[in-house]
Amino acid sequence: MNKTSTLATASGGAETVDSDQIYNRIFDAIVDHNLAPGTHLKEDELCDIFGIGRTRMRAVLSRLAGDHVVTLVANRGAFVAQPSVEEAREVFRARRVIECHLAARAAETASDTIREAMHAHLQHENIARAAGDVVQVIKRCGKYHQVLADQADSPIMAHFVRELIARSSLIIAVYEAKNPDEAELEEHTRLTELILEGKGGEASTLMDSHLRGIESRLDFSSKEDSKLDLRASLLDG
Amino acid sequence: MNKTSTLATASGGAETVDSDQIYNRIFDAIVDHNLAPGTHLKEDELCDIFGIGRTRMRAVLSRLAGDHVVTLVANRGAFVAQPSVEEAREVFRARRVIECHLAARAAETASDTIREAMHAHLQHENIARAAGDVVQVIKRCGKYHQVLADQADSPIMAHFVRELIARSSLIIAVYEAKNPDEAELEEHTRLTELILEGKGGEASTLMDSHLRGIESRLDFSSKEDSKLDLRASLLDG
DNA sequence: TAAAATAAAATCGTACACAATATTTGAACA
DNA sequence: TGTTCAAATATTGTGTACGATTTTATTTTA
Repeated sequence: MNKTSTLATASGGAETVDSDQIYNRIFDAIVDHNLAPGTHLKEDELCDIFGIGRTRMRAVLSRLAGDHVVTLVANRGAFVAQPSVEEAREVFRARRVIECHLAARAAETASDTIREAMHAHLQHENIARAAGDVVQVIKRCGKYHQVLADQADSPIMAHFVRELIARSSLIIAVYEAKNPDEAELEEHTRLTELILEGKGGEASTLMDSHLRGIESRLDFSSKEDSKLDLRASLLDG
Repeated sequence: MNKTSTLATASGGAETVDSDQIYNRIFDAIVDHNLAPGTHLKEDELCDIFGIGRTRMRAVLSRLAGDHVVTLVANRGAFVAQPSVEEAREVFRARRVIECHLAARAAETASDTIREAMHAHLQHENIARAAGDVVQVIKRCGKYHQVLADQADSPIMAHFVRELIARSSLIIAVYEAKNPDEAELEEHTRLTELILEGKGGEASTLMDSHLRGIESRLDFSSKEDSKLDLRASLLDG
């Protein structure tokens, strides 16, 4: 029963709540853009939602802060991170270094396991696309990079990539100017082919340009602060 | 006064104790081999030593666990990590990818700032060597990699490297078979030259072989477990 | 004596109380 | 109306208490 606690729920039964689950819920909510950058994550509020004490919620928030998806401000609490422009560039630089290597490495291996995992994911992407669910398509495109990283048999670097992808998601939430076009989404298919054909060098090159493409869609022309965003939002609404 | 608390000390005055300082103390103690892998870090004991409550000490230990230098075991507490063989290979693989890139990048920049930082550190290494302080020499050689990473103007990757170096230190504590020879220590000097001469490719290559050299000094021929180490220690003593 | 069962001590997991700090409210005043 | 200050409220920071679990010590039993 470690990391869990029991409590009575509305459904009447006793239920165990796992800290890891709560961590993942919040992490996913941030990555999936269900929690906007800058959102104040109040401890009491979250405790009510998940039915745990402040001690454990605090541990979860610290862990999220360690992932750099949450920022802890002294005496003010936890906020969904708002990456700076410098941080954004750095994140993509790191992604290029690590993910290009992992793409090449995956190509060197090119096992059946990889083939299966990649095809399964691409199918997943295509289902969402066929259904015309734009939000799901974008979510799953983000996940492609994680699936690829997980297949490169380098858990430590895959873990780094996980954090970098999450931070990228925040960067996109803050700075994205335009949606990806059809061609960019096709790159995942092409990249998968190269990897499965064992063409490591080409896969690495494509990964590099793919990541640069994502970065180039961002608009860093600072609108000063989120204050202007607020004004824009209010005028539009 | 955030993250700090006041308490009366033996010296009579009130003193502020910073959580970050405590974190760094323990981190450094582990990296410097003052705390052996597997050591049980008991909360109460540490609380007494540093004069803080269990809540804050727990947060520090969680942070160290996030760095993978400490392992948290449910209901048993925190232990200095004992990297597995697979983890060891993974750590060095990741180091090669990231540090080779950073070496090349530092060479591309090759600014005066870099020149100064690197020379200052090498001098530091040499002072220890001249004094015949073997322990200090090895510590400072470990630090060379951090100094280099910090000069490559990529804070995120430098942060990754910091964790990887710390884990390497634990790996060395567990698996090192023989001390580095003079030639290996000289590689830092050579690497510095290549970087300052702007020879990124060569610097990257040397970094790769340098890291492979360190890894090759390790002995992974598993002596089953630390039980045998214990027996050996007791028979020797 | 050795193994098993039991009791005692040590240690961790979590909630909570209270202190410290930040934010909001609202009254007083120009 | 707008500004300043103070009280009230909200929120985070940290120590501590108590229950749960593990480890160690002791006793029992074959």
